[in-house]
Amino acid sequence: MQGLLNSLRRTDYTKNITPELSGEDVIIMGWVHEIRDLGGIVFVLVRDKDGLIQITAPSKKVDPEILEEIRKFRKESVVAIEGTVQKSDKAPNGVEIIPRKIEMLNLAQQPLPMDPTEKVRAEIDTRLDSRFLDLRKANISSIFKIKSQMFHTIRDFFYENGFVEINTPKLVASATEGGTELFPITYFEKEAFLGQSPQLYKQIMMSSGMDKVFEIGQIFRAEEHDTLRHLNEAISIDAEASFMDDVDMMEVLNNMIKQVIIDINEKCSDELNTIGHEIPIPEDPFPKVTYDEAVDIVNSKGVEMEWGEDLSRAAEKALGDTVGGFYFLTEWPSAIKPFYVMPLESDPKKSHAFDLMYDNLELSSGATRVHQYDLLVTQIEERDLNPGAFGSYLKSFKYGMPPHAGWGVGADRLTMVLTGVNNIRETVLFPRDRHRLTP
RNA sequence: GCCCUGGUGGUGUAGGGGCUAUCAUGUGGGCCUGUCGAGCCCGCGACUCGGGUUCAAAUCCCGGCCAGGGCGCCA
Repeated sequence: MQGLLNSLRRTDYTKNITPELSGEDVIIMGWVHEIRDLGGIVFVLVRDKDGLIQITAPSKKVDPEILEEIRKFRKESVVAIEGTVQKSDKAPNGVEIIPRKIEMLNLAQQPLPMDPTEKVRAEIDTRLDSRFLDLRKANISSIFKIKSQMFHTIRDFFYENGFVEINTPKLVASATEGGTELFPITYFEKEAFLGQSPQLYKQIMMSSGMDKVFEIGQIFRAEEHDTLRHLNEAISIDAEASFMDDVDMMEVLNNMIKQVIIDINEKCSDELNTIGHEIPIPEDPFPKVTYDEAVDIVNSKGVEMEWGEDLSRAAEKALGDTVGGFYFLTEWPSAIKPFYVMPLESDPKKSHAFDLMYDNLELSSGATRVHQYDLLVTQIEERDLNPGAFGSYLKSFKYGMPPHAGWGVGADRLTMVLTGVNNIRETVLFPRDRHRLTP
């Protein structure tokens, strides 16, 4: 039986074709990047996943049919080219291919909706409308190769540290957790919502005896925000561990972030180079700044902030300018944190909650959780929520819930830090924001 | 959601009551044997939508939609 490509198979990626292969026969497959027809000689640049190679067709050396085929090329068409590698000082990277056989696999229509060679820069909106073309640019695909390595390292890190990977439902029954707006959906005859966070599920898992769990998954928030750092669908990296507290989990988070940066420097140096970004390996431990200290810093910078308030954008910027890099904000006021956060024994107005910041960007929130049933019910009531709506969650606290702590990291925001982009949409293949639902 | 700014060929732009609507890139055709942002010649292609003002609107006014920036919201 023969497949669509018959016997035609790629022998090499363009990146691996070096002058040392001179004289060898190769088959490459990819996209027509540029065509320069000089009449008696035609140059074509063919691009594949991470490189470019020049195809050189001099009329005296190649079959006239080959030249005829090449003249039918249009930019971004998909082609297969069989030919001989030739070392040449005049070719880019000192190497080119003299074609012997050409297969047009798919002709691209013209004009293109945007220019992947970036002679004319497109705006992000135009780029997202044609994201598949946008991703053909090395500087854009590099962001996602770095993001992929980030997830790879994070999974390795969790597995090496004894965490079990879990998946919790994204279709949830109620909006009772409070806080953010949820997307309502129709679930047969019932009303349901898209999950805003795996928080309650990963806590229930602490009562399962699995000890340490993590989840990497989508979260949905129906807020009408319109900023460079918010999306309505995001990826959250969530971790929860029993018999650990906020201090332990800050250390886990610190170690994980550091390992991600080490690995990306080591394994994604080409991609970092392509996007022109450097991420120095941070010194640890990351500094810890208490909320009390943060209020003083913010006020000393001329930004008004009362104790008990959440950070305004101006406050975040003041802190970022003063502290900078990765740092933890600790001992948040209990009142502005969720019901499941453990208050300080010495001063219940403050809590065992922390945020991880990078400059002025919040990357993560975490805390020691309340594991005592009665205290949890009290804190739910204090926030004017109905404990009755938390039945299946609260149940797991009645029959042996261990002390535990955890955090959630915004994966797309972490990617922003790793790649140095200033718009979170750059870090998501197909972002969902206030206005965009396609592609 | 609020404030500010904007929306002109496929893309990125100039212009700002009466113009044949600028330029680049692209695209179609032609010339050219070492291009590499190739070059040269010829052609193609646009004023966000709906109202209003005016003899006349791409241009001014109002509204919608969309975008950029800032803020808010974001347990």
